[in-house]
Amino acid sequence: MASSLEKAKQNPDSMKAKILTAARKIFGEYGFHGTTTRMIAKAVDIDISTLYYHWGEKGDLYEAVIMDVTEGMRQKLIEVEKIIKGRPLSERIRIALDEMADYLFENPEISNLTLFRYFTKTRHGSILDFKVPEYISDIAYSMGLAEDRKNVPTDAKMKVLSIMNAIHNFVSGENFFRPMMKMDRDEYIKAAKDTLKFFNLTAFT
Amino acid sequence: MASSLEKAKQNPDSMKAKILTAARKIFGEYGFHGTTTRMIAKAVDIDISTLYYHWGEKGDLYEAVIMDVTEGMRQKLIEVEKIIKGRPLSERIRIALDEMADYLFENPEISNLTLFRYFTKTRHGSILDFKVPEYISDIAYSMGLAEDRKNVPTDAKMKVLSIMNAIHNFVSGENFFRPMMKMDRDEYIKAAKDTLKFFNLTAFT
DNA sequence: GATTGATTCCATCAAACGTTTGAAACGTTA
DNA sequence: TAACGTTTCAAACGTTTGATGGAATCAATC
Repeated sequence: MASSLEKAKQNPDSMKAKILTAARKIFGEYGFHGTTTRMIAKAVDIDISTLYYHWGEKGDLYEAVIMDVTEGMRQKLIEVEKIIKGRPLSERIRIALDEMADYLFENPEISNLTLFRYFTKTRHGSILDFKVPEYISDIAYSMGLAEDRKNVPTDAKMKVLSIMNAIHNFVSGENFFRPMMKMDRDEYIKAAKDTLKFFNLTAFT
Repeated sequence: MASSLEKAKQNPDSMKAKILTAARKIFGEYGFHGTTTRMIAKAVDIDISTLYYHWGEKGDLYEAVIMDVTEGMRQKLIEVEKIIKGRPLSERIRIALDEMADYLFENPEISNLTLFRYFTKTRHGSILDFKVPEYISDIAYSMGLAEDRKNVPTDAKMKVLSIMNAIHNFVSGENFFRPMMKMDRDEYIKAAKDTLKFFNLTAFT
């Protein structure tokens, strides 16, 4: 399964990769039940059976999308950790928030899919409850909330969870919140970042 | 539509009210597309057509549920505002967070439906994007973030949005976060409240 | 006890759904 | 050029979905 995903991503022009990209976007917009296999096929401009040939059932494709998204987040977090290493705490927070917000605003499906996964139950009680974000502990450690990377206190995890969710909320809720604030996109992103910094900088420094 | 909802709620034993209650719970668990009219009918132990007789199409029932939930939130917020009136800010925040968290942990469908509405697109491009929470401004005013209830600065609205979403996240995400924290329900609720206070008390006092 | 209006269920519909089958078209190797 | 695995598609499968029409039931009124 994992190797199948990697193979697909090796060549982004391959049909399997194109389907994955489209599926990621559409699942991110409409959720699992809101997405039909035909919607994905249409986006890639292929027949449905082609989709099924490459990925098998809908649930498997969704699973692959989740893994793809999770992996992307993991990579981004490693990247951010490299940038902030050694800097003072307030600067670390500021940069990390900016970087993560930019990344997620550019890839809003990530936030959508993450939140969807948190909150949605699936009818078929299937196995979509895998892969709990293990990077929560890493972030806590990198923020200086724990001395041991392998042994992070729960209150620290709760704080990290809260921060991550706050970013996701602003990203995923853009279509809902922005009109109500009467802002354009750039204004909204800036306002979101400022709000995030307001809570986190005062809380941690 | 509104009067129809009120009538239904007047007598909680009426079929219309029973359907609404069940629908609220199930829509809250599975989302709009994840819920079938048959699931709701089965929960009330009635035939499908009885459901359609009382509420008409699925979208109308969903709309009624959203209005019901929104109205409940509005009432709770009025109640909370009465309790905290006149007290010092830090106490106001503490009480308001406790009250809202308790209310939402008791009625998690509210959080689920609220977040669902923020993030989900509907296939049929229908009209589920009504009723933006107007109480955001009221909360901001009640928190002392604005002098004029009718003219609340956007950064204050963003802060309120952030707080409300943070509560919703902990409530809706319980099934996902709690196992990963290895807490029982009461521990988790306490941890969630503490985390909320950690961010908000330091930020506003 | 017949009449009426509101309510409930049974049976059913067409459309949309996830999924599969079988056969073409393709480029590659023998 | 023949044989091969890979990729694509048209067509269809059985099921589930949202929704309806009509007959049966019930409660109140006359």
